[in-house]
Amino acid sequence: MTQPLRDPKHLSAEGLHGIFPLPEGRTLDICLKLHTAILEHRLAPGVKLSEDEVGEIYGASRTVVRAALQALAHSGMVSIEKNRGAFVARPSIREAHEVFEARALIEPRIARMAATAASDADLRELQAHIDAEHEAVAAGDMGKALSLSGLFHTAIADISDHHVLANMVRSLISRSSLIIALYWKRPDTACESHSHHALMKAFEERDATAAEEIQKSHIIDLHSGLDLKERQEQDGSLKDILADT
Amino acid sequence: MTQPLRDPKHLSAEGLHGIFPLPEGRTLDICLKLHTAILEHRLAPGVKLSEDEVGEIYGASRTVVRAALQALAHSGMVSIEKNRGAFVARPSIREAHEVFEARALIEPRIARMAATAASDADLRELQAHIDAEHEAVAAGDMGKALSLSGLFHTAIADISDHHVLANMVRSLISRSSLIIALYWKRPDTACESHSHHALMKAFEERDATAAEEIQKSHIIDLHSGLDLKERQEQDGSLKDILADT
DNA sequence: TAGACAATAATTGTATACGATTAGAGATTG
DNA sequence: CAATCTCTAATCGTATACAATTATTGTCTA
Repeated sequence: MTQPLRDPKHLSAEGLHGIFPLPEGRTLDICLKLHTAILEHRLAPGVKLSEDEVGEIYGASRTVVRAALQALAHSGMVSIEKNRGAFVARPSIREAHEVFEARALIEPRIARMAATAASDADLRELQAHIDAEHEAVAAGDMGKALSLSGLFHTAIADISDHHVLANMVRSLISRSSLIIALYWKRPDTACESHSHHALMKAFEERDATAAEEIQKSHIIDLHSGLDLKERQEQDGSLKDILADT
Repeated sequence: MTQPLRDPKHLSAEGLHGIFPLPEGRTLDICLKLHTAILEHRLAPGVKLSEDEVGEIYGASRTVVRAALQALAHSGMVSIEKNRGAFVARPSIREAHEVFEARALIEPRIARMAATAASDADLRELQAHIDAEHEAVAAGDMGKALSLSGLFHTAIADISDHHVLANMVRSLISRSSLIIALYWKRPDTACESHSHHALMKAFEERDATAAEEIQKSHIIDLHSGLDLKERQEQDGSLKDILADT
């Protein structure tokens, strides 16, 4: 057997390392748990993250929870308001544009480098990623599928072996997850992984230029798949939810 | 009178805001103080930042100092080692390359946007920056001059009004300061601000393409001004310093 | 009944105390 | 004399307690 579908390393803590420059410990654990929960859309933007509550859930004191929340704030996934507490971030429409513009600038370059640097093992890893994503879709776990779709991009960043740019990409991908939760046009359609397959092909052929081009249009596609019209601050209040009952 | 040489806003906390997603308070103060101290090369790479010590200096408890150090760690200026403490970061040669590669990718784009977006007031601000830098050089305060030279780049990032990319640039500039402290070839020569003047000219003419080009070669120049040969980990030990005494 | 005000409850900001880990000096031994 | 070991002092990791701020509920009045 060829170790098919083994969990891509990016599901484990390993794949997230680098975003949080923290010594290993409980603080990092909590960061990672909250991070994946947000990536899988189990924590919606705007949700309050009370220190006591989080601490009780994970069996840690407020000290360590606070450090975790501040770390998440630095990567843009949590916003902390003075004397009010921490909330899952709600990226503005403007920030959404900026995030995808930044991705369109950085990720094609990353893809180019990755195409050159990718080993056969790396390619297997990427393929495992795609397979795992399909599997999640088949199982109906859209949250996980979306999360894996994003993690595919960070996997490429890791392969490029450019730590500085890779960390930027990681942060951008995480925020993209929140942006998608807020502004994605068609919640039903799976993130079309057609581009991911095309990227795989370019990687297999070690075609750096193709990889760069495909990645660029892929990001632009994603950007245009968002509904970023100015509308009146749907503040997620009860008004919308209970309007017609 | 024409308010000449008024302090550019980037000397104040305002200019650094955005890098540290912290609610205003003592934690932010300490972040900013340490940050400017590092930018002005008054804190050398590798220096230990003891929690007690820093706390005593700024009259704060360890709780708040810890938060500040962790924030600085997130922006890459401080490295925290488990059970050992916090130190001013010592970027590796590899990281030095990566930082300047990232700058060469992002900053030209930023310069292009800034050239389009710059108001007359922005241009005056930039000019004030250059003047202040000259002044610092004349006064022999090389630390401040170098710091201002970096802040000139963040000022451009602010003008571009692209918050996401601007924050990335800020982080890269901060790390560049450490890299320059470690690897700059000619410690005597002032950071040749010729390119800065050329940039100013492009901005005044609102020539986006020129600004982009100038910025790109400026960054490449800076990169090549570093001595990044692999040498045996000058660990700053006493052996080198006291070898022939 | 609607609006303003006041008291209470809940949550965060900060300080401090205690346990755990590490670094370094000094003693011990081959 | 050199290397190793042990012990002590200093520093970090974490928990908890208290102070300050905020949000909410309940009450009063026009």
